[in-house]
Amino acid sequence: MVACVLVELSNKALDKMFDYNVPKELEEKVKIGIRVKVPFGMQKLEGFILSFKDKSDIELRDIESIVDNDIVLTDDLLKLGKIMKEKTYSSLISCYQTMLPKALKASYKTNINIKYDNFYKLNNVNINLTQKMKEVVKLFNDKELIDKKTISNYYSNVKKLVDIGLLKEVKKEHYRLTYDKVTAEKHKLTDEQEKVYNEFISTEDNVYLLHGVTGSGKTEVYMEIIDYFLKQGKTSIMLVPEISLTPQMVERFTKRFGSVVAALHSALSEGEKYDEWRRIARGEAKIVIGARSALFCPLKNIGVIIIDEEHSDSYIQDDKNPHYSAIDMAIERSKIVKAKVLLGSATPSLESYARGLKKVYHLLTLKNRVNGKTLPVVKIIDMNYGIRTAVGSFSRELINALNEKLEKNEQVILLLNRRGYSRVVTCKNCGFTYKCPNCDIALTYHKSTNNLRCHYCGFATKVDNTCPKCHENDLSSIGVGTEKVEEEMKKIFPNAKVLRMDYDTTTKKGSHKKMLDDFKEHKYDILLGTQIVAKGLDFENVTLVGIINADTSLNIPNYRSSEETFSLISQTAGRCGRADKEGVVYIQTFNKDHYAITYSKKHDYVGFYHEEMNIRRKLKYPPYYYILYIKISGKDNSLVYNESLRIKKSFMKYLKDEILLGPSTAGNYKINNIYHYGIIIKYKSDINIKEALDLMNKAYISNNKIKIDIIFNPRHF
DNA sequence: AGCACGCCGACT
DNA sequence: GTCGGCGTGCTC
Repeated sequence: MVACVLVELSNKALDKMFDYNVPKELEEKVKIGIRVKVPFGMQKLEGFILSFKDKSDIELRDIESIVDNDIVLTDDLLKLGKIMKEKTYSSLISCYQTMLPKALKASYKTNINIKYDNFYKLNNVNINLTQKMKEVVKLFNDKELIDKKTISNYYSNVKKLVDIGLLKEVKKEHYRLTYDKVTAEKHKLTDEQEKVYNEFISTEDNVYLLHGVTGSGKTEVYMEIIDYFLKQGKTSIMLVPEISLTPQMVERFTKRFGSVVAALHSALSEGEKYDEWRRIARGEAKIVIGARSALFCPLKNIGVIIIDEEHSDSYIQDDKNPHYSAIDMAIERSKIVKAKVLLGSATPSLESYARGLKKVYHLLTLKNRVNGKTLPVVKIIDMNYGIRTAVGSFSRELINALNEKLEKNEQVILLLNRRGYSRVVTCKNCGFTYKCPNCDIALTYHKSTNNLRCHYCGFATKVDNTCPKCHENDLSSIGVGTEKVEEEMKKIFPNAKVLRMDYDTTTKKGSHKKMLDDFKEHKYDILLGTQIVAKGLDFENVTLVGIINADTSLNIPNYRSSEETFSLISQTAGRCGRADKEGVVYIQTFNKDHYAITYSKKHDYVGFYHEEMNIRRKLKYPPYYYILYIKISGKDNSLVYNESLRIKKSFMKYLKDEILLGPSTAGNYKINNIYHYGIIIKYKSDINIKEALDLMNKAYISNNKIKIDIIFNPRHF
């Protein structure tokens, strides 16, 4: 018996099968999808068995051992990995590796322990039982196993019961996480929700897009659909953008569905993730909620894959190989297992909505908020005038509105739009700016640690007030951070309790949830934060939302900036006026006539969609054209540049109507002493592209001076 | 990714 | 003469 093994080394030249002999004693245990330890040259490696054959022409070495007994990659995941490799031009092993939690990877050196608890099972014995012993027997009426603590409440000497043979000790795996029991009341859908629900379950399409305004109760519809599948004996996966940012969502699901819910998110420890993973693999969990990677959980018998806030960037793995879209992969997985996909958003990506209109996706719509609540009034403050009377970052109008709400004891959310923004230290005298010696980009000032840090490589350096170039004491930080706005607020609203929430304050495990709970309990009046506060939070007492700088996201150098701005404003505005009290939104902007601003004022997604589509068509951007980004990198700057030119030339031969841009350095071209160049190809059909890509891959497969990344439809450059 | 093999420069 | 630099190539 010979096993074909894919070893866990991420190297394109190694992305093929190696054959191993299966020793007699392992023949019973080996299965496809299992991980094994094999000798490989001088080293020992882990790998996956992907197939078997009878014999081999060359002399083989033996599989050394089996790593774990549970099948780690199920049949459909093995198939999905192959599709992922084809679609992303990544190595097969990197695709399989992204499907597994870190704790299961060979490189993860810390041991993850499986925890056991003592449980007891009832035995039949022919002895006279005391009254107290009979009470213990009664406990087993409806249960097979009972834990030690429960028994000892009735009979303190549990060991004696084991000695006389009445009880048998059983070790049972104890999971690190437990969930509350179901406490769900009957949920009543509105007529509009009911219609969407019925249309979803009674039609036979593959992909559905639910466009529902904020507060229209999309989550309620998801839960009914999941319940429907649960009753059919089918399971569900629900992806959310950043699950640790939406603890309320997980809470609602566990309250309704109880212990069949498994949550996979970044706030879990590796041990906790490992436990959840095994619960899923064993079929104990039927509903999986998680971030992007939860798509690859080993759930069997899937009925539906739901992707909430489908426009979110977090569904795209942009920073490392394989560069995949969880939406594309969800559709692929659904085709393999014959499940449905449901995408949901108040502001769908243009790509998805265009497919909805073309009936590639089945479009479903929720136009109204539940209980007839209206969307909040949006007021636009023109900062071209407002700046004259503003105090720091706050216009007069916003200050007045804030004071009014604080007097009424209502709550406020303030969004500081910080994308593409940083606190850069510049000399007012000579213009000197601190830059990273490794990455050649501006360093960002962090007040809490009083140092400058590089956001790319983590380089940090002390800062003092004297300019290292002209020696004047005139360094100042430019740009606004949450810390600075918080300081301003202390002066303008000395009595308000302000909760600051950004990446720096929420990295500690569980701190995010605690902050949101505190805000919900009104321990704070104002929640001030970055993009984090725009995500699906649900607070009844929030009646004012302020967007301090709506323009920042408009100014980022990306064709999606208008879409992102519209989406951000709409999502943030959706955070207020969710209960009885009416909500109002203040948007401070220098671009009051920009269509992303004016359409969001009107809550008009469809209007924005059509206007933005016109621009995309004219400028040949998605969804009219696909984008392929080829990143060429290496340590030798001129070599990387010359190879980039050569690659560009080789592509030109294959292209006709396609557009070829670059090679460009895209700004931050030196990161950690490695130089990067990018080539962008805009195309309508991938037939021509594929041949050129394959040729390029072959040419560079064993070139370790040049690294090539192929990224389809990137969101960031 | 590691590790060996191999072909060149500078040193006790 | 040998030690060691890292460029190249292989691992069932």
